[in-house]
Amino acid sequence: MATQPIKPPQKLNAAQSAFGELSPALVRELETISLTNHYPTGAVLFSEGHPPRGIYLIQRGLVKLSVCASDGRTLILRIARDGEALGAASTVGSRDYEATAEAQQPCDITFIRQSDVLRMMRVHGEFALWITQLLSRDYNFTCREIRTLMLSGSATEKLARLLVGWLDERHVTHNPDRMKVPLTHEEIGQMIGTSRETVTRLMAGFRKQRFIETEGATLVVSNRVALENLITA
Amino acid sequence: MATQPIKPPQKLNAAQSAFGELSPALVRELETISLTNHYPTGAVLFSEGHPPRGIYLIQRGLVKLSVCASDGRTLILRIARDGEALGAASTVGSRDYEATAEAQQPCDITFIRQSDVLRMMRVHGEFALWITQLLSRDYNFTCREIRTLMLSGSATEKLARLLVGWLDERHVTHNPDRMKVPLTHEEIGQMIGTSRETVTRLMAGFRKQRFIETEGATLVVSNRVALENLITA
DNA sequence: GGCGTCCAGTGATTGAGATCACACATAACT
DNA sequence: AGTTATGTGTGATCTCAATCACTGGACGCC
Repeated sequence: MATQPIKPPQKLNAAQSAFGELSPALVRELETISLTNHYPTGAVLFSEGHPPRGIYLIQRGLVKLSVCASDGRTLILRIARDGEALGAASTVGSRDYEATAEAQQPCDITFIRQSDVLRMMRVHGEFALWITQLLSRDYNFTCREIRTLMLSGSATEKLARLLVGWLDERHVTHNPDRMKVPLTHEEIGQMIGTSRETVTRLMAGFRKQRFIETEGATLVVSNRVALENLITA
Repeated sequence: MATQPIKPPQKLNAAQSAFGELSPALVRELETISLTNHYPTGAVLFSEGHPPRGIYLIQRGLVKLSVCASDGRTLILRIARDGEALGAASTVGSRDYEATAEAQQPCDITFIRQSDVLRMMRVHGEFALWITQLLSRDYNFTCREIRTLMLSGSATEKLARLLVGWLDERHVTHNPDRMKVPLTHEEIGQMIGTSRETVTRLMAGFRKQRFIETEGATLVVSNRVALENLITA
């Protein structure tokens, strides 16, 4: 909402961060073909198996990327955050979206149509390189994900990995060992490929061993080292 | 081998297929900075965790992509074939290689140094787009892989998926249901995340149920439909 | 030939985690 | 208040696949 009418520069900054350190001329051109929108929690940007419409750049908020099994079970690939590009692989390769993207929080997202993406890439090597670097980040995250998921023997290890990973990401906040976890046990289970009950049990175990504490929706990791020792066991 | 001395166009074709449908001028420039080599079975192109040197384009042969757990266990991400680019994500994003690439057969591989890749991408949008499309293929394959691995409940289902997937790829050959499987049970286990013994037992089970037959190193799928019914169970 | 090494096959045992079946806590709506 | 959802906490049971511990076959090599 425009509750601060004296701040158009703010908006400009946001737009600039959308396109990183690209040259000003290119940024201006991109602004004419891109469209920034607000999405409420739960809004679906695109769905698994649908033909690609374009690329989505997250300006603000968290977006859940998931795939569905035929039996209804769900696997959450990862939670993407601001600065990431979604749907790049499908858009560039003209392949159906491989995952479903759903706003996990209220989000600001910039959209660029497929035809524009391809045209701009062909014309501006700089833009093409930029897109490719975003895609490469995405790719690397996904590979990490697989390693974490597949190469951890026990569910305990997977959960420990997930929690420690979260700490590393969010250490931006004030206290390094506190974090808000906006996910249900069900969703955590979908991230590490276990059942909801197992997550509950593991969390209870961690709490009993004084590795973590919960204060409402806030998770406090009181013994990070112990969690790290569970990894690679 | 040059057993057919009257066919230099053949060699030219090979070089062209290396760079797809790129414009002739661009292909010529790429040829001056690329280096095509032969690798024997078992040769390692690059290793997980090493800094990126450049991009590898498979001209001929199969390359195994795998990641290693700290405890020594191995997960085979996939077997890449001709026409695929390896190390693109790491090269473009300047991130360590996420996997180890090893020749599964004698291979012909074209290499382009990282600095050249980045320079060419910046200058030629066409080249950048081409690289990105290769990366996008890679990305999509990898996503499929995760789905297959994680969203299949039983090991039986995963193996069935793998076998059917192989049939779809290799239907290029004469008989649609026959294929040479150049992998040991151990390796198959590493592909679907199960132990060697389980693979042996499952194969035995399939054979007992007359879903498949083995003639030496050749696998004959005698009842493809039955295998497909195991999927999504 | 004999000898190592790699690979496939099979049984017996075991355990981690899925699944089912609940009770209980919030929060949210009206 | 009450009344649905939606999420959490736990016990009892059962199943699939890992693991251990072998045997036997195939190939190469000295």
